[in-house]
Amino acid sequence: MAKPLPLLTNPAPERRDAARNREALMSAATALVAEVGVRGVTMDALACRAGVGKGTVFRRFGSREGLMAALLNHSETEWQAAVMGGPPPLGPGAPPLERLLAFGESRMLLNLRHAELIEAAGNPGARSVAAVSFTTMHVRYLLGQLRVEGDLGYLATALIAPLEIIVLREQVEPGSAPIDRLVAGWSDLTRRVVGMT
Amino acid sequence: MAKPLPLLTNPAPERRDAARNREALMSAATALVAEVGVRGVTMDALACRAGVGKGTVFRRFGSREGLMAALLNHSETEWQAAVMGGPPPLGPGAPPLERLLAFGESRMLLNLRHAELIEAAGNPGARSVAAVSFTTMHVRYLLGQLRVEGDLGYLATALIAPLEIIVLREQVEPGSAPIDRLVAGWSDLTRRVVGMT
DNA sequence: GGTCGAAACGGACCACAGTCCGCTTCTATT
DNA sequence: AATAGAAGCGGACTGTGGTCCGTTTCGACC
Repeated sequence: MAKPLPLLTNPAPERRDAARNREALMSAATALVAEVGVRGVTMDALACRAGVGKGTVFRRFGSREGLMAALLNHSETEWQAAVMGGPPPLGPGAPPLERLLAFGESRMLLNLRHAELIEAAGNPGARSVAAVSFTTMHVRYLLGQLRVEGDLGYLATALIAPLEIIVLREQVEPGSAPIDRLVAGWSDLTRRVVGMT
Repeated sequence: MAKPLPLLTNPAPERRDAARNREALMSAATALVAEVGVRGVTMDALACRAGVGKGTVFRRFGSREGLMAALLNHSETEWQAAVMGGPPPLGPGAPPLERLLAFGESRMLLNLRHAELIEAAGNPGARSVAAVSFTTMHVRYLLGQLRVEGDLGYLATALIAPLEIIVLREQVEPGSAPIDRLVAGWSDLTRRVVGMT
């Protein structure tokens, strides 16, 4: 009973050396990606660049995929902030259908921009939990605002699916650059699902 | 002019030893997958099991992903035959909407069944070219039969997207087994896109 | 049958992701 | 301030994907 209550001792205060290394690793990783591209980043090089041992890198990120997920997480968070609190039509304030269409275009461009990183981050890990559920929840919410009836969870997933890079790639690669066509196509799809104009 | 016409000497007769090794590799690979699972198959083990050198394995398949793609290709071909010439409603003979709905369910189950293999095969390589374009063409054709108007290529891709494993996984894993719900959801989605009951 | 060029073979070799475990550094307790 | 125990560290080590290149095998043409 001499210990302070568990609730007061926060889960993990994080030691000072650990914090220093974390920061060194993140900035080194960012720099490396900028220099040699996502594919060229090796865990050995990262450890060396950050001035830490390889074991430390794996302690932090668990795996190469975990590292990529951590890098993704940063810009993903910014984007989520823009959706939740940024200016309309992406952020709140615009009519739901406008917000939804803005969401689709924005997400599509974001995924195209981060294509390499997303693929290197793989399926499992921290990414899916955070990113996928957020986008699904948001679209589901907008569908509700639009008084759409049916399995909103499924419809939300179905609308987001064609925005994933794995799907976008096959459309972008061969036919040069019909991004306008993709935006228009998604808009049409969404209107059909929503049920009018 | 002494040579036989090029059209008669087919592009690549394939040497006998090469053919023998190809067969040995394919059956060894199938056996290994059955024994230790997709993840447990290593290229070294495969080479050893088939009684060839490692270089031969890579000559055949190019990479681990290529090997998985080759394994996938087999069942994929069977499935395509069922779609093109099997019994209705998946095969020809049923009304277009019924065929389309049967297609969705069948494709969904196929992707779930081959989940491990598909993921191990990765994005690039022979798989996308064959599988993706076939499914897209087929759906596009059915949409045309249904007199749907708009960018049929995009709509086809959008309908197929939620059937990909990368999307299915997030729906199947957490909520146990609502496969019926997925089938119903896709059916609803399709009816909305097509434009009527 | 003998010869020649090309295709195929195979195992030594390399690079990189990921593990292991002894050592160091921190924080809490007295 | 000293100490004990835990958290963190780091680099040697392992397993596997993938490459390289000298050797073998094939098939076509004399």
